[in-house]
Amino acid sequence: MQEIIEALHSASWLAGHSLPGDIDQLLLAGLPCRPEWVYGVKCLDSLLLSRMADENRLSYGLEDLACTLLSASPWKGASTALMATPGNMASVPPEIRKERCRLDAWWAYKLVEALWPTFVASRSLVEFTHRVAWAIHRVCLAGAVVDLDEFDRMAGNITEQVADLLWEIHREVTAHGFTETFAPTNDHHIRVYLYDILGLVPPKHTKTGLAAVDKSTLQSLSHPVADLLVEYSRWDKLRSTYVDSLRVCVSPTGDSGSARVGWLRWHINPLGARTGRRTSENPNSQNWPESVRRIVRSRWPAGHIGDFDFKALEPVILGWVAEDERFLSAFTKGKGYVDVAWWLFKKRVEEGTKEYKAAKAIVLGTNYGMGAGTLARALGTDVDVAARLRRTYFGAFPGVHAYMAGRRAELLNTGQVVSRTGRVRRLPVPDGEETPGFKHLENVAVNFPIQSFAADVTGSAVVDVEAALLREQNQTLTEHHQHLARIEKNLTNGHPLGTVGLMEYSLVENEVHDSLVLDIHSAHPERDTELVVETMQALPTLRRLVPSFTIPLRVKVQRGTSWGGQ
DNA sequence: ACTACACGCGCC
DNA sequence: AAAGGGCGCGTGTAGT
Repeated sequence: MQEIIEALHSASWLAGHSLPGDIDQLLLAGLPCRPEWVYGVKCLDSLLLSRMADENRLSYGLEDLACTLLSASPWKGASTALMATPGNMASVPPEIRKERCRLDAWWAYKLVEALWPTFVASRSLVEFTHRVAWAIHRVCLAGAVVDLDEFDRMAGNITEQVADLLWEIHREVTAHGFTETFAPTNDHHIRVYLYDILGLVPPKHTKTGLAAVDKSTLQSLSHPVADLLVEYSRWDKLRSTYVDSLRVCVSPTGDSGSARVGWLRWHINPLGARTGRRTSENPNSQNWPESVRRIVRSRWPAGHIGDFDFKALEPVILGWVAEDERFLSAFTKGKGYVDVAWWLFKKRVEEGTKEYKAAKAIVLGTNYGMGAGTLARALGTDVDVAARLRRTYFGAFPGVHAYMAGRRAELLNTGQVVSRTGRVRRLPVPDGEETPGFKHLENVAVNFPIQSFAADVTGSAVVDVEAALLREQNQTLTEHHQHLARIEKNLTNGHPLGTVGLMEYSLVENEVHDSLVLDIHSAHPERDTELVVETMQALPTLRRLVPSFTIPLRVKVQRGTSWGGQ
């Protein structure tokens, strides 16, 4: 029991992941769905099923806990026995499925009720987290429509690059006596060719004593084939990830207007990251290059995709949290990195110049705990130049420096850090500075409150923008959710886009850390764009949760016929 | 055959 | 001694 309580406590920063599938089932079945059930399911799932705090990866099932702590009788056995394959509910009769969902929700709620005081620091934070998780779930249901012609163009470009490079590599290696079919991704082939056949001297070796063929080694060889191999691996990674793997995620759903389209459902874990950021998988849409983003088009023939970015979100938050007035106003009122560059070099610089890039590298780098050595490499300067720049930076922005020292002290004194919304990241340091990996923990301690609060800013934006758009349409959240669940079900079952009864208003269709992606209906593109920007700046939910957060935010809009396009 | 890990690399 | 925060995922290698 004590162990469980400790695990719950360790995970208190999460407090809000979800089991939305159960709730969708209840909604689709038209069953009454009491908010506290939702609430209970979400709390418990966060605590039991998602990633636990760093040091405590315990995994207890909901049923185990309910039976152990509340003397519940096991209820999952009957439905589990009817599953054709583990975890697949398809073969379980609907009535049994519904009853299981109902009991999941009920016991989750009872557990939360019983355990509440032991692990929840702030009820309002948990409620906020739930609202974000639910809005994110609706983003998953919304998914995205893919322009299949654009997909083919993107795939064709990448495939062509890979084929060209492969041809060049084969020409080179066969000319120099490599007899097998050379596979550029096979480390052994690379070793044989470069070190045995060509007789190049391996600059270093791997842990197991083999000649190194990693990227930095290949680059240091300054050999044309080594360069080709580096280039090949870059394009081949793009091909395997964004052509082959992505293709199987897209389900074709017939035409939309004149376009061949497909359908992508997102799978977003509302608290997948230790910081409170969301994560995305199958596919991971958070790491798409611009060329891949272009495949996303509106679900309405004349609609637009809007990308709404918070400008310099993490620096703004750093300035606010660190109470560094000069740093803060550089990013809220001034010209951001241009202003920072002025304080570093006493010189007005243009965006894109060497000094501008240096300022940006220093701001981002120090926030991530970058040392002088790495900074020097990033800037292409000597270590002592980089070290001097760091000192100048800390001298110009004393609040930032004090903030970093403060997180180090907090880490040493409490073994955790806390964000301004009250999220906790436990970072035990039993041996103080001597704890193995302390430098890393220190970097985490500095970064967590910033990245975590940024995730709450964007989370609030998702919730608030959704609410604002629905208010404009006189839609309730429940109607909207039911509608989305129905559409998603039909699209998943392969019905054409034109037959699933799309809603006729703009909606949030993705979130990437500091930006929202909206599918903008053609009825009111300007009105909706303005509404989204205003709402992202107003951020009513987060500002109510954290009244001291009065800092203005800037939003950059890019709207076009595709994601990231014009 | 399977899992675990390290690596590289896409994004913020 | 030096160390870049947070992810997902494809690949190859090492170990079982």
